[in-house]
Amino acid sequence: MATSTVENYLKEILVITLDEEISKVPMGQVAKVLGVTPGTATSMAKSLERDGWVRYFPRVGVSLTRKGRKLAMNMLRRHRLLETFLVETLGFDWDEIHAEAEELEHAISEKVLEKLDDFLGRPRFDPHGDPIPTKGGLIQQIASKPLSDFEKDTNIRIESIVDQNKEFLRFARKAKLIPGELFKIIGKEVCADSITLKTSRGKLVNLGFRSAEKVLALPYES
Amino acid sequence: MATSTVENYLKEILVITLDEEISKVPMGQVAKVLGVTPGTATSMAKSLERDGWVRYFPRVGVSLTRKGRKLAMNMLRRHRLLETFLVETLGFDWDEIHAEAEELEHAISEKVLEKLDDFLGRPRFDPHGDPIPTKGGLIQQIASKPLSDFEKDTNIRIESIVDQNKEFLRFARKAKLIPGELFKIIGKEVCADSITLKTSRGKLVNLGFRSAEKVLALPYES
DNA sequence: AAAAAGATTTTGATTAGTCAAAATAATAGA
DNA sequence: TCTATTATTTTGACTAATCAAAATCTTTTT
Repeated sequence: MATSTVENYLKEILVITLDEEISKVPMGQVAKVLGVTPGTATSMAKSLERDGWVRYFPRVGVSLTRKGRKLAMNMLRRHRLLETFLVETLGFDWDEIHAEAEELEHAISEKVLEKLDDFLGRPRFDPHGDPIPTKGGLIQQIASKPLSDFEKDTNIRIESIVDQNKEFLRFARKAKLIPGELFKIIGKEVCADSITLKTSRGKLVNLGFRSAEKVLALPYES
Repeated sequence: MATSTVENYLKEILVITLDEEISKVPMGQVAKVLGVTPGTATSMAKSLERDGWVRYFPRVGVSLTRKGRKLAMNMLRRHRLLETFLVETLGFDWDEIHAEAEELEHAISEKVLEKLDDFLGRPRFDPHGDPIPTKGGLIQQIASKPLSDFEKDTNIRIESIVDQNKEFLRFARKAKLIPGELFKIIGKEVCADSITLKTSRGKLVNLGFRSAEKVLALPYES
């Protein structure tokens, strides 16, 4: 049985591999997302390898084994289902739930998880718009792109926000940058690294490229 | 901050003190309920004392400090609210929820707990009929037990009806299920979840377990 | 009151997870 | 290519929680 520390390492390694489409995650990055010193991450990599969760390539990084990936996917499922529960059922705002789900995901049993899934009506996306892996560990990948990749005058639909930063999430919520919302890109100044969006009701939102990269969207035929 | 091991020790110590009405719990008993060796319980007692959770009397036992009792009460609140959630909302049977709540109670934050309390309608008793401590750590101590806990052929006196439901209260009044009334339990079918009571005048009343749980009573020597 | 039984404490060891700081390897810049 | 910078690993140390088994108290029995 994996401890919750192990569960966290594996989940974060999975998230990085999905996000950056790399197969070996360098230890420095692992250390950073988990908030530990690099030395700790290294020694953890060794025990993870000893127990068959990852392959460890010294001075290069770690990659998940099949067994590790399975567990990590399961953690992601737990996390996202719990976030959905916190928003849908208990009425939390979607910018205050990450840390809560982070704790609960280690404590909830498979049995309770499945009942929760039923209760929620087997949702396929969480409140941030990220896909919820299936029980079998499959994840529905969507071809959404960061806002900064779209051209001027495109109609888009927000798909997800790729950031756990509280300030940013709160800002996003206020600006209606929420999965499902529709916008039109009415301005894009590459040299000023600025993008301007308009809601269907005519409200304007300005974003710098750094922020626009964190907002994933799909083109939308109006 | 208390680790979840500490939380467990304190909660179990509280439960024993409440159950057996003793103030100092012997280490052997602590070891037993927590499933550890006696030596472990002893060394834990010392660290708990060092951190101000308990007073430790060598060769006698431990008692909770005010601080320890407060945390322990809070754990009990979490545990019982979670049990209520698992039964009421997710539809678990009340005999399969203890272990689940045992895990979740350490992971749920105060904030989520209060939202859950609201969502459940601020219940005062858990599915087993045990009182849920208030946010402030007060517990409604009752010597009486739900009807469903008594065995066949026991004479009992109704103490209270633990339910806000109007229909049920009206039914209870008509059936003379009123505090102070005397009954004898003449039938109890666990598999049919049914209980049959007889008044002193020979009138019969049938109750399902769900209802019998809402009726608290004391044994009565006829 | 001495011996036996039972409970509690000590001792020494182990595992998981962590840090700080020194050592080493890899990469980038001049 | 040689040096400076950056990333990673090693080393030594620490805390929490645990066990097994020996030592020490207490209580009960004879």
